[in-house]
Amino acid sequence: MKGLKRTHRCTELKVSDVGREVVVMGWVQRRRDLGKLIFVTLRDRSGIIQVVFNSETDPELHAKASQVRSEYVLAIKGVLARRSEEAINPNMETGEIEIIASEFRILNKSEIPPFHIEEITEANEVLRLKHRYLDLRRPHLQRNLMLRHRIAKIARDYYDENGFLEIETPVLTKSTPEGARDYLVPSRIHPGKFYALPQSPQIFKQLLMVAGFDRYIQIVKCFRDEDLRSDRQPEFTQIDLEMSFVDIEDVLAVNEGFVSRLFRETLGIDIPTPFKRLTYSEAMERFGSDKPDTRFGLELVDISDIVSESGFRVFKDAVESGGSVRAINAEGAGSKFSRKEIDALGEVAKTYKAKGLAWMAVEQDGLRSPIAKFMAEDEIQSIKDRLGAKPGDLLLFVADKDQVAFDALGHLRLELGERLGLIDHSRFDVLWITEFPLLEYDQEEKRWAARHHMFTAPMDEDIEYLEKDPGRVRSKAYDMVINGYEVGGGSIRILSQELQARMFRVIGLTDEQARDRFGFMLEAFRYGTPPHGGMAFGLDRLTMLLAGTDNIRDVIAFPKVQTAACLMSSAPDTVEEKQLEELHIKTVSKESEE
RNA sequence: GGCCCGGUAGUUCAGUUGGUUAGAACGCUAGCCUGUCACGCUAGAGGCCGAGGGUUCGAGUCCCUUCCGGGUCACCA
Repeated sequence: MKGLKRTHRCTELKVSDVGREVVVMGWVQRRRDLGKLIFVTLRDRSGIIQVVFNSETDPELHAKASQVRSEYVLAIKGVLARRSEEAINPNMETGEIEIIASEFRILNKSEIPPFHIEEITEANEVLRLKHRYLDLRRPHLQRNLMLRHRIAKIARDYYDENGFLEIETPVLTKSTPEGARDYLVPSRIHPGKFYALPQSPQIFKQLLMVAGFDRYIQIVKCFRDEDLRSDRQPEFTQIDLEMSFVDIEDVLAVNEGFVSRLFRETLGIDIPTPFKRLTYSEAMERFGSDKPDTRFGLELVDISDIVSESGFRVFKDAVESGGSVRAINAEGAGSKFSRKEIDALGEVAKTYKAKGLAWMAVEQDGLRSPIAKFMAEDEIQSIKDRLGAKPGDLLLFVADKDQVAFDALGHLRLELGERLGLIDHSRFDVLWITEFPLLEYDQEEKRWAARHHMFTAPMDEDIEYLEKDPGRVRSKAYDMVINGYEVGGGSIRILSQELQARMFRVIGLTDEQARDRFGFMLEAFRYGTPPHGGMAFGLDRLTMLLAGTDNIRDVIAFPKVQTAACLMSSAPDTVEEKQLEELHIKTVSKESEE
C-alpha cells in the first residue's frame, strides 16, 4: 500500500471523527472536476465518501487527481472535515463530512468498465454476468451477500446453541434412484464407474443419527441437474439438519425458533411462534397450491355441488367424471378488466392444462358472461351467494380434474393478486404445510413415486392403506412456506425395516435394487437406529426473501444462467483429449447420436 | 422438447409502407470551469444493425435457418 495503512472504511467515518487524520482505500465512484477543485467519491464495501483536492492548497496533488478515472483503486490520506452548511448532501450517508486530501496513491488503474457501477443499473444482465466481479461491486449485491453471511452466521450460532453439531458429508457420493437428475463425476480409478454429486446429504445425515450424533447441521452445496428457474439454480445451498429422538412437533419447534430469530436479527421483524399451519389438502382446497401465498385472499371455492346438474355441460361433465368445478371471486375485477384482459387470464389458465376459463362479470343489474345463457337463474344465484359476489366482481371458473383446477386457479390467483395490487410486499407470511401425500403417481413411469423421498414416514393412521390405496396415505412431511415460496421442508423418517421394505415395494423398487443402491444404509439401520427426522432450508431462497428480491441470482456470488452455464468462466467447456482418456470416456457428437 | 419475449455505438434505446451518409442520451477523449455530488459548458472520436442464407434495383427493416440471452410449461423426491 506504498506506506499507507487503512484506518477506516468509508462510511465508518462519522461527524465525531472530524479533525482526525484518516486513511481510506477503495474505488473511484466518480470524479467531478471543477477545474481548480476536484471531488472524488471513493467507494468500498461500506459505502462512499467524498474526497476534495484543491489546487490552491496543493497544486501537485490536484494535478495528480485529475489523472484519476472511474474504478481506479486509490489510497487516500487526509483530514476529515465537516462540510459547510450549503455543501451538505442529505442523500449521502457521509454527506455532512469529506476528506481534505493531503496525500494519495493510485494503487491500481482500471480500464473503462463495460457498464457503470451504480445502485440501480440499466445494463443488461448478460453483460453484468460476464463481468460478475464488477456487478458485485454494486451496493445492491454487496448488501445481499452481506445479508447472506449474516443468515449463515445466525444459523450456525442458533443451531450450535441448541446442541447441533456441524459435520461435513461427502461431495463425491453414490447415485441413488428417484429424485432429480444427478450430476455425475467419472472415476479415473474405476473405469466406467461414476460418483454422483449429492442432491442433498440425506442418507449421510441419517447415518450420522445412527452413529449417535443426535443433532446435526450443515450448510452445504447440493446439486440437481434440472432446468433452472428464477428461484432455482443447479447448485444451491441448504441449511441441512437432522435430529434424533424427536417427533414432528420437536422439529417444527426448533426450526420456528431459528426462522423467527432470523427475521428478528436481520429485518427486525417479529414473527410470532408457533407458526400458522395448513394441511396439504386445506392448502390445495383454499389456495390451489402446496406453497400458498397467504398474504391475500381470493380463495378458491368449490361449487361442484351447485352445478352437478347444470345446463352448462362443461360443468356437469367435469363433476360427473370425478373432477370438480372451482371458482375464484376476483373482487372488483369485473369493472376493471376488459374482455381482452379476461381472455388473457384464460390463456394463463391454459398454461396449466385447464381446457378453458369460464367467467361471469357481475353487474349492477345482471351479468356479463358467455356461459350464463346455459344456466338456470337459481343456479347462478347460488353461485353468486357462495362466492359473495357483488356488482363489479369477476367470477372465474375452472372445471376439470381436481389437480388441474387447483393448479390453474392457484396460478390465476397469484396473477390476480399481483394485478389487483392485493399483495402487501412489506409483509412476511410464514407457515407450515403438513400432511403431504406420501406418494404420487408418475404418469410417465406408470408407477407410484415418493413425493418427498422414500425414507419419509407415513402417518401412523394411514399405514394400512400403503398397498390398498397408495394415493390416500399421508406422510409425516412438512414444508415451510414464506410468501408463496417453499423455503424448506423435511420429514420424520421411516424407522421400521419392515415398513421401509413395504415402501420400496410400493414404489416398484425390487429388493435387489434396494440392496444394490442403499444396501449400506439398510444394513446400518439394523444396528440400532434412533427415531429421527429433520429438514433442510434453501439458503438461497431464504436470502432472496429477506433481501426482498425475486431472483435467486441476486443472492449468489457467481450464479449460472438458464442454460446452466457460467457466463464469466464459460463453464461448462470442453477438456483435453488426454483428460477424457484418463477417465475412460469417449464423447459422441450430436449428429452421430441422431 | 413446447410456448412467449429480446439481440442496432462502450451502455440504454429510437429507427416510418424496404429508399441516399443509421440517430439520441449516458459513457469515453480533449479544452474551459473553486463547492460539486447524475456538476456544468464547448468540441471530438466511436457501428460487421448477433451470425449465415434468401427475396429485391435496393434489407437494420421482409422470409428461412442458426447462435446467444430472459421468462414459462414439462422437469425439479
